[in-house]
Amino acid sequence: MTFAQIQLDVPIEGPFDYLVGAHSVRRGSIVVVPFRNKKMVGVVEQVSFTSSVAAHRLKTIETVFDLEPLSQSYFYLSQFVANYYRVQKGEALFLGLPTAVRRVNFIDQFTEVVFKLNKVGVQEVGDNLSKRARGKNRLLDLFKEDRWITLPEALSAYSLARAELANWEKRGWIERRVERAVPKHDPNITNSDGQGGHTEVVLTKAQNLAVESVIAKLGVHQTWLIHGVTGSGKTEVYFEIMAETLSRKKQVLVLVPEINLTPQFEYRLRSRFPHQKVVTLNSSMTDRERFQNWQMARLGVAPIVLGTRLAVFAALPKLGLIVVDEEHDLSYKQIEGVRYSARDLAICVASQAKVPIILGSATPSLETYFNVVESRYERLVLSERPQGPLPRIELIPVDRSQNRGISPQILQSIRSCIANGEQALVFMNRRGYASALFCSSCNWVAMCHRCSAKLTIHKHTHRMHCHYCGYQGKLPNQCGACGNQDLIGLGQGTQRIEDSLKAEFPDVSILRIDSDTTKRKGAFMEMRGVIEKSEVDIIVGTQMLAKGHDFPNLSLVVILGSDQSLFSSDFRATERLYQQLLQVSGRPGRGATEGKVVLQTEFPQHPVYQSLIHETFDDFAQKLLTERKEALFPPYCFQALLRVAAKKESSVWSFLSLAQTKALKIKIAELDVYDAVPSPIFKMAGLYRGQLLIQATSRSVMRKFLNVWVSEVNAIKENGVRYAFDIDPIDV
DNA sequence: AGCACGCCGACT
DNA sequence: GTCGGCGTGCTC
Repeated sequence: MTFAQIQLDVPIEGPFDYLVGAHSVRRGSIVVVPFRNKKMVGVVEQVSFTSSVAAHRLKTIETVFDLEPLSQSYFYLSQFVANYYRVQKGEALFLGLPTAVRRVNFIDQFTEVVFKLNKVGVQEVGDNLSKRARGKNRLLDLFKEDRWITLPEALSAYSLARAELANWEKRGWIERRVERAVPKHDPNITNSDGQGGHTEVVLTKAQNLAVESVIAKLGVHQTWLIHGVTGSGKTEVYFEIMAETLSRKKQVLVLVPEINLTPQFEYRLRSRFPHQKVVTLNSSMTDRERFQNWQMARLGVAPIVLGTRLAVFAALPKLGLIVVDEEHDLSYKQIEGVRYSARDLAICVASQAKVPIILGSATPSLETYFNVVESRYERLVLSERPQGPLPRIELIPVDRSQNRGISPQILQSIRSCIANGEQALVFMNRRGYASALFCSSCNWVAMCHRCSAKLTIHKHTHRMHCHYCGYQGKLPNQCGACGNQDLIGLGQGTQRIEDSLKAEFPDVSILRIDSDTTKRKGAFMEMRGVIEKSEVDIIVGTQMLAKGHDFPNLSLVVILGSDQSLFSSDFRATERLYQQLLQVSGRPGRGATEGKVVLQTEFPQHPVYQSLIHETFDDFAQKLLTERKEALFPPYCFQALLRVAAKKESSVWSFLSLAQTKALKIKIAELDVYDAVPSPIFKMAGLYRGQLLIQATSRSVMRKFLNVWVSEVNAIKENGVRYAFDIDPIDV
């Protein structure tokens, strides 16, 4: 008797034993099994000849997917995720699988219509074809092979096959059938879908040094930080190292943070490597596309795999190099479900595969910077900027009463920028029109009913939006408390900035780019094109524009509303603000024009702004590290957060207080258990949320603690409570 | 997690 | 009488 130990995507401890039956399975096979009263997809973890479960309780595997089994390195990564992020092994195993594979009806997703001539057809088609109709005759020849022909096959024989087949079908000469088959990948595929050839670029001395350093150690694991100021040509360095890796017949995994940046990076990659298959993995593609690309990545068919954080799970069999671009970017951290950091997992993958990993950034995260200081990572600095020095940020002081809009001095700068035929970019890190609707007589503020958050005013559509739960409602014309009709929109949003700029510059074309205007698929790409073609003069946008985009005609960047980050309770707020401002300051003056960056602030003396102007990144990072060391914050400690949510507020607190009591009983030195506190947005989408922070001086202390605590928390019985552990949280 | 089972309150 | 609330327990 053969048994299979199978992991399922459930948050309870697996594996579950099944009878193999007449199937042929091995470790890594993906199967469908009955579980409780429904069917589920499972991953075979082990095949054995004994089972500890009583025979009468065992069920039998229903189907086995026609798929190559998951690799050993995929199992390794899943095990790491389960251990480190404290989730069940089954959940971790399914985390990296494309949705197509997680469906019980897997095979039904791969249907193909196939055609065959019937007996009548075999005679009739030939008789009815003129010899001069070459295409149709090629099609007929194909059908004489007496097998089922797919539409793509028919089309490659004759480009108008679609119409001709319809014609044959109408006359009753042909049969059609729907065939189900998982697409197979030829391991020898060579695909040249690149556009244009690679134009030689001359590297700077620093670039060359970086390339040579990494290439010299291509066969060993090492984490490199390529710390290059914006515009110093980090990408060229990646490309040279990739070229060498590819020439050794190894695969390269490239991670990028934002979906918006993927197409741009993909284009550059394809142009640089026109004869290498570049495969992308991101969440915006269709299930089928993602499945096929995942297959090409994990079967070693695609030499280059480019993707967002989920691509880290692709388990490339011939991995030779990993590149994590913009490693400081927060979108590498998954903030729902299993809260993993793709950057950290990428390092885990690289170390397991014994290959180098390159983290690239102009503004490295403090964690990475610290690892450089501690000599765990090696830093390669690119400080030269071919197009001249980075523009200095100019502070424009305003007092509180003036800080309602854009200062006259900045308006003047915009005016002269446009007069020169150049573009201006205005950053405002808040979308909508105003951040709150306020009653001037009773101080009432419009709040979301489901969240403890103010509603944002979207004046153009006459609506109020909750940016946390997505609630939308009509804009009231009177106060919800006292009936007063004098309601004021407080605070600035991108829409309001757009409006005041329109009033100030009536004849100028203004484009607003935020998640409201780019919701439609492809909208962002179109807008980027419009900017590149200089069809707009002023661009108003949120931070989504700050990253990696090169606009050649952009000469002025205006930063508004950054002051609100200065007094955040989040200890990482200043690090982020500094990073964002430095990223933004790299935007203008990328083409021929010289760049200028102005920042409107009520607090020009604030240390963050002063550092930005008078110090280097290293000065700032060192200073931050000192502060963090004194306060014992990351990277000088390791954090774990227990996040709890429930409909009943009291459930949140009783769960957390039990969890805290249990934590305090675990006597482990060098570990701090904090008090339960409400989450920054206490109520969200109708759920009350609270959290409990644990801090440890080392990873091993944290690991020992969690080994005990997690199972104790899992044993807490409190109805209606959802909870999750967030290891290395980025928002505490 | 889901989902069935089961035990008490307000309706045709 | 029964529809449905959510507490409890189980999944190979």
